[in-house]
Amino acid sequence: MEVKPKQILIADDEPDILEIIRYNLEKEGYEVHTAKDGNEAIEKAKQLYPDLIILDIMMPRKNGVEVCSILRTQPSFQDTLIIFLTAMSDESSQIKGLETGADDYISKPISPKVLVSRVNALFRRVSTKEAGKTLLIGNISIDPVKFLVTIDGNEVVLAKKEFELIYLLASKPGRVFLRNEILTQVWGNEVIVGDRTIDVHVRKVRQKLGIDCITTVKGVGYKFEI
Amino acid sequence: MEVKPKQILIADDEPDILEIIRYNLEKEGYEVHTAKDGNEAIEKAKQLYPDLIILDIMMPRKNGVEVCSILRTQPSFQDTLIIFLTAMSDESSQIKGLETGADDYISKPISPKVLVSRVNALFRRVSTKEAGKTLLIGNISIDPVKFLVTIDGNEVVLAKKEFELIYLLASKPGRVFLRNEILTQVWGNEVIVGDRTIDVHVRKVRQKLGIDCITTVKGVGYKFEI
DNA sequence: CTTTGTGTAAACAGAATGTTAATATGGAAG
DNA sequence: CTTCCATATTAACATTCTGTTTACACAAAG
Repeated sequence: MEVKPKQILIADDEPDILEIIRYNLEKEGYEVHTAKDGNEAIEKAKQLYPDLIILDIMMPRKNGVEVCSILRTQPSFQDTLIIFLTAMSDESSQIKGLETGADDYISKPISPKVLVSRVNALFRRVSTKEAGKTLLIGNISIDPVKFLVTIDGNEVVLAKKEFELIYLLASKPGRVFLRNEILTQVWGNEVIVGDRTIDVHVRKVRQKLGIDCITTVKGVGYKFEI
Repeated sequence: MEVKPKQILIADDEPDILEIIRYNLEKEGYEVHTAKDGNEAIEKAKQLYPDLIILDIMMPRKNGVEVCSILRTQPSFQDTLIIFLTAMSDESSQIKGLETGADDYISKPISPKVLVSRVNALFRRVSTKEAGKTLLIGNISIDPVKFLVTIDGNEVVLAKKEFELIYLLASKPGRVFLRNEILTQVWGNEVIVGDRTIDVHVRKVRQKLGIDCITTVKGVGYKFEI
């Protein structure tokens, strides 16, 4: 499994800041997307499902705090990392932001060094616990290192996409993944594939695993469940 | 689960003001509806169940304060946000308005900037607390992340509309939801469905849950109650 | 005992997904 | 460079499930 670059969405109304951040993060190997106001941020977030979203607090068409609370209401963004950019160094707005569910805070003016190290730190923080580790759910193990699924000790060989699919679903057992979400996470956001592609892969996985651990939620998506 | 844009109803007798406000709020991504007097405001409110209602104080056929108190008597509008627009900057009318149950005040002449930021602030205030979280009422849990209803630990699988219905009702246990209200919240205000559609869904939910937690209030609507 | 509103069952249409087979693609082996 | 093979994708068709309506039963209110 090649390491896919982490996707970062930045929202700020100042193009200069956007470009500074983009430059520094791309240099670090991240894939960067941008939005210039709150609504665009929400729109792109739903289209990209990025790993991290950096939100300026002061933005037209919904400020950062608003965007954050809106996104946090959706299951799909419950675990997405969010950083606020703020010119206000005052405590109160920071507290408010953290209440809304931000994971970190960066004050303007931005030092590229600080930015990059904070971003790296955040990813490190989560990646240590949830990184490409073997998932163990019941009698099933899903090992991304060996690229192997094991059921009661019996190894099952999956193709790449099949594996990525089951790995995604099993990373949060029980949680429903929207079809869109699956598409961007497994297929990437620039690829356009037909409607039935997901189904076919789900079918193959179900077939190969032999057990019924992928549940369909009609009109919504799929979830992993033993 | 797509984010539905917030619905805002504006009532003012001056078409220019109506259009200024509409323009600015639509630019922010809200969905705007208008009324040109008090009675129309009430009528549209009952038809749309908007998230926010902006009322001019001085209007023909019931002024803003009257509209507000009338709406506030109904359970359905107990939690609807209401903002008054007023030319009178005198304290007394503001006090009267807040007593009547307005959530905020904006004085004319209107600055689009102030308007927008106040509206945003109001939504931010409420959206932080009422997120898409798991509802726990007695021995029942309703989890939108897993798309699952659990009774005493037993999982019950509901179809999409059924789930949305129970989630709405259970979001405010005890409170009666009018049939119209349920229609607009679950089915949307542009969809037209027959009279028995709600009943049938209620029936299916009751059947699947096995317990009697949806109470009929004849001639009014339904409520969630253990 | 009529009227009004709700409960219920069954039937239906259409949406959403499942399934299969055929085709494309891309990499590895020769 | 070609062939081969596994995987990925599409297309076409089957199937299942949901949502809605219809028709009628029932209950309560007047």
